[in-house]
Amino acid sequence: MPRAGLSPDAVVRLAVEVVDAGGTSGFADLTLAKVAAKAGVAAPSLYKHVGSLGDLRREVTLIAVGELTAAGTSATVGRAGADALRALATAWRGYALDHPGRYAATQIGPDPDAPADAALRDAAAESVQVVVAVLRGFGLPDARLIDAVRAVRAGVHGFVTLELGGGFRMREDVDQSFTVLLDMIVAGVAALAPSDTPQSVTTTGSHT
Amino acid sequence: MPRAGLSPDAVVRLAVEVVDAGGTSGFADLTLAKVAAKAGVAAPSLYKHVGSLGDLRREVTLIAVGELTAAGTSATVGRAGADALRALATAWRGYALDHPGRYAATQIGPDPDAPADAALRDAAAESVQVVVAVLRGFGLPDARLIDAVRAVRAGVHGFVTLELGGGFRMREDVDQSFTVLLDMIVAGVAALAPSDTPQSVTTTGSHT
DNA sequence: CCCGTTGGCTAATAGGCGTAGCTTTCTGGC
DNA sequence: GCCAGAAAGCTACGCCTATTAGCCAACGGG
Repeated sequence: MPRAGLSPDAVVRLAVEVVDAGGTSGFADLTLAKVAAKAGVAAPSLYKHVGSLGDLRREVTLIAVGELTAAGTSATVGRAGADALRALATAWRGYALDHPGRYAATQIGPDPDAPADAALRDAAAESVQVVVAVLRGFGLPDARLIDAVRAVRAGVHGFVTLELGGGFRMREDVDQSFTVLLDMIVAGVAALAPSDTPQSVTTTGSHT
Repeated sequence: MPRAGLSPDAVVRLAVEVVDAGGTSGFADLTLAKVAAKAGVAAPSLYKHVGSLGDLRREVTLIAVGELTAAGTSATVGRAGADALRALATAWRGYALDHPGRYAATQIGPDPDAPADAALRDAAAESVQVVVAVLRGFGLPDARLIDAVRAVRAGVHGFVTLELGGGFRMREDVDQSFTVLLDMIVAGVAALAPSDTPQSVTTTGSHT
């Protein structure tokens, strides 16, 4: 009969812990029963703090997207051009590898119409804006900017998704492959600039 | 009391129909109850033909991966170099857009240890071999080939995943963005070749 | 024609989400 | 200090999954 002292935020925090404990499939396996068990509470009690399992998932996604955005921004402060792009992508991948469950939560696309997803849409847009900001430093024409943003997102997200899903054998070479991918992306984005004036577009040359 | 005339294959076929009917989340929402309803049969009856829901999912994944491989191979017959690479990626994306549920099934990474996933592992490896075969035409050193394969897979898979998940606003420009991505990939792969002798590496020039 | 295999069935268990309604605890106003 | 009422637990329930057990009818080979 003593109170557990829960709150909406506390429940979400516990949900994040459950997600983290579940590895790559932690988000898919998130369940009210698990959160309740971790809180030391009966499952229906959670409804005093959370609207539904769907709401809870949304909250977790919101946190994850926010963290991903923060990781990207903090990695790119004081950098520009290819340097910033590399740092952004590396931070992105680092977050995914460090928090596979949360990163999986990130992949939930918000419903464009649902009002409940408004905050999620904003968070997602904000996250994309980090990429936009970095790519602005390349001096692309507007029509190319959106293509470049999509290419960067596709490349990094695809790589991380495949890596987390076990799509790559030979674990030891994955860092190297990511570097190559980054070189490709940097060169490709630079090539989209009109006169191709690459004052800050350098290559790592780390592979021979 | 009449028999429904089911068989393991028939059940899997129905499962694929259920997946197709569910759009992007068709695979995630695949349920024995739905398959049973479509078969006009009580849910437990399915166990006479299928080991479990997990087995059924595996079968669906196997079919989807096989179809993806087939789409890639048939799109690249008679082509080589950049031409083949573009055709492969386009076929890949086309399959995903035409069958979003099945493509989602594809994203399930087989357990490297589970014996039940052996066929899946083989199918996945075979699918990667298509990319390998196409990239061989670029004359890359062995050490670069694996990086190139990963970059191609990452770019295309990432793009398709984001597109299907609604990650791109402004639907009308998506084709254009994909073309730009392909240009980036083709150029990036070609740049990995040692002496950079790009006799077959051409650019579409479709964007200005 | 009959018997065994096979493919259906119903019943039942276990576990998930979510609702209803009760009870207890905390808190704020007097 | 007390006492209402709100807030936070609880149990019981309904409905949906998957899955197992055991029954019975239909089909096919001797």
